[in-house]
Amino acid sequence: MRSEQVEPTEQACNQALVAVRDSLYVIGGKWKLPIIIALVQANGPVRFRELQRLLETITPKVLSKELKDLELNEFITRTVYDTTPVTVEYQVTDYSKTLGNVLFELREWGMQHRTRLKAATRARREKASAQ
Amino acid sequence: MRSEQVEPTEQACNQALVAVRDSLYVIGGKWKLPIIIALVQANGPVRFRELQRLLETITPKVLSKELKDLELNEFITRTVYDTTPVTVEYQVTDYSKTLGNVLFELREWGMQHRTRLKAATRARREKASAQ
DNA sequence: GATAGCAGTATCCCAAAGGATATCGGTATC
DNA sequence: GATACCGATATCCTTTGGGATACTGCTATC
Repeated sequence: MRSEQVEPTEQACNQALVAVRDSLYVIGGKWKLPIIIALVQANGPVRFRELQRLLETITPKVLSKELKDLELNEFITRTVYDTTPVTVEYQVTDYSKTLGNVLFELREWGMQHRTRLKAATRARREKASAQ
Repeated sequence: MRSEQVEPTEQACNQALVAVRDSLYVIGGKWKLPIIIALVQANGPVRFRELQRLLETITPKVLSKELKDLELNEFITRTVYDTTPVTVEYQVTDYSKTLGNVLFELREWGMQHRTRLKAATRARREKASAQ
């Protein structure tokens, strides 16, 4: 199904472009994926400060903003416990696993591309020094 | 193969993250995909000014920079004809087609995500007005 | 009663991405 | 001989993403 090649209309292309951009937006930026990875690796709920420690160099302002975005996109849940002072726990959702295929393809293509470019620059260097 | 769930080491995660980021970088930004799409739809070589016209609102500085990036990543070729003044033609490469799967997944996920979020906000609205 | 931890927020600052506008040397057109 | 087109480049400007630092109200610990 995915390999069929129809002539794409401009309409369809624009719709596709919007969808692709949506995806790029929600996983883009410096911290979205590192946060998700940290939460996955924690394999359980993680509190705000602990998350900050796991990510080492993130500032609280940025962490706070990114967590809000991730929550809006339903990649994580935020649970507030009525202690004093409050305890807040973050956790990845099952929905975040739907990113699996996307991330798989991005990773595969990225690895392939890196080796390809490396080979290309090596070839250029050798050609240059052979002259 | 792609569905096997092994406990990911931090090492492997970091490598994967780098690869994913590589991919996001080469197709990210405001104009990379629109330029590729325009060249694909043109179905043949396109000159600089013509490309600028097709993209409507891109400035020559940005177009020039993006084309250089795309050429470095081997998504397009740049051919200079020795006329006076010079004629320059841009064309998509076969290699750019290797993005197919990545773009397919990004599009599918993006569409699905949009309808999901729409449903979620509708549900919230109805719940709010029912109170 | 000073100190440290919690979950953030507020303010200021910097660098990168991208846009606006002008310009280049050359030629074809009016 | 003025004008417009070609493929860009140069300069200046704004917006955005993100970092640095300080601070809040509250509590448990020394």
